[in-house]
Amino acid sequence: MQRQYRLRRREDFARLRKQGRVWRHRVLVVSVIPNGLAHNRYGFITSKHLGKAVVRNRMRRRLREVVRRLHPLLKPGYDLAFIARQPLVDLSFPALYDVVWSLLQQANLIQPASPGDLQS
RNA sequence: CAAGUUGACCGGGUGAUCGCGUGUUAUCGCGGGCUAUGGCUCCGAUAAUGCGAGGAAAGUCCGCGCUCCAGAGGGCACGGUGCUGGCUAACAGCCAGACGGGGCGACUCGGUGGAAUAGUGCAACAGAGAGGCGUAUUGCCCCGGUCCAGAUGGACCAGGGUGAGGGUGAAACGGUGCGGUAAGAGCGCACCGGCGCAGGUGGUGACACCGGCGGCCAGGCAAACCCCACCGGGAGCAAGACCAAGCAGGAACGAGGGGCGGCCCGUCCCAUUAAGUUCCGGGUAGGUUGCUAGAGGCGGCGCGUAAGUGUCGUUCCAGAUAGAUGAUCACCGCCUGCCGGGAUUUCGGUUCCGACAGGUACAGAACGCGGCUUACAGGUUGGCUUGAGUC
RNA sequence: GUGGCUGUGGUGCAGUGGUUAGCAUGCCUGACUGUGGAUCAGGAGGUCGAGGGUUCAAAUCCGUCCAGCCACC
Repeated sequence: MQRQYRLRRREDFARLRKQGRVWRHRVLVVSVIPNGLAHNRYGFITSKHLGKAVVRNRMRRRLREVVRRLHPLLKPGYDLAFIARQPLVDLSFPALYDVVWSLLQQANLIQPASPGDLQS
């Protein structure tokens, strides 16, 4: 995930938290807001009560990997924040992939002309 | 071979497909800044290439470097350390030793200054008595009286002596023997143990050993107050420096205010031409730097019992900032259990091969370093001790 | 990064060296009542966060570790 596609500023996160549209799942929450740019930007939030530093780092890396793979299939021009919840700690990588895919479908962020579902 | 003890070290590997951060070089950008129009610099992209978590990176329990507080001085308070000698930048660390406890032993554990020579305090319950020369319950002994028996004895009462026996307690003021006595007692003597005094020998020292003298009454708790010796100024990389952006001031009090933050002294700065304080209101939440070449790693040699240290050679080894150092898959390795087969056997086991199942830890740099402490699947290896057997 | 607080029956708290760790509430049993509540009587329930050390003796004193919470920049 290159630096230009990451959310890096405090005000961006504050804007997402105040005005973002939210889709929830048992293990993950996604907050979305248009950013007026030609590309998407992503942020990953793993709070301290999820576990120690090793656990938080691992979850953030796996989430980032899933989103990196889905990135070419998404509609551009949005900021997205992914907030991990406690059950995510024990989730396998394919299951995590399915969760992210279904959440982004709910949010209607998958490009209609996309080459297709990678799961198929 | 078994049991134990003590150090040193490692802590997954290979491949495939996608990725991330950073250094260097090159090229590019209707990109930004400066310009003497040669260029320089910043940012971004692409390519090549180098590097990219730990033994604890953890907990934050200590110590130091570094930075700022004008210079950083004295006293008190407060806090810390506490056997000796050494090492170190420093330490509550390490090394070597002393003393005391544990273990057959290798070895190991210890916050280990001061308790008659400063003083104060504490010790429940039990017990006669618990901290000063204090006590008399039972016991032992003596004297006197009464009664019984008449044998020199026994019972009771009053007085006195005693701290040896029993008993209480965590702790009761040395132990053994002889003398002594009405019974006893360091009351006296000998030896042993402890304490003190002065001395000798060895050791840098803690201390050890030796003989002498003294009187046997001075016990425990300072992780109780305290005393003694030594050490400590405060804050922390969100320290500090630079750049950019942005805003709006008003009211009241006011002769003092502030710098070292607990206090005082000393000293300096700013004020009385309005410094400062409080309240209301307004603005900012960005970037660069500090930032990694260091008490650095590895190896040789010299010195030292060692911790270490000197010198020579060699090497460059993470610098993120919503926070990189990875994700997925495959195969292998390692460990445990069970099953099958082979070898060996002192019939307890040991070992090799194969299959299946499960497991593969603790844990993520955030200025750096030295320690300590705690967590940790499993593995490699050196020394030493004790016991058994064989030659 | 720095400083501080708390941990004791199910719950909320006291106890800060000394006999068997208390109090309130809750819980159980019985009495009272037609029944319940209230009331009365009796009772159970504690590794004092964990593990070391000092002491004759530790919930209490001193280190280490664990968990939770707060404050400041």
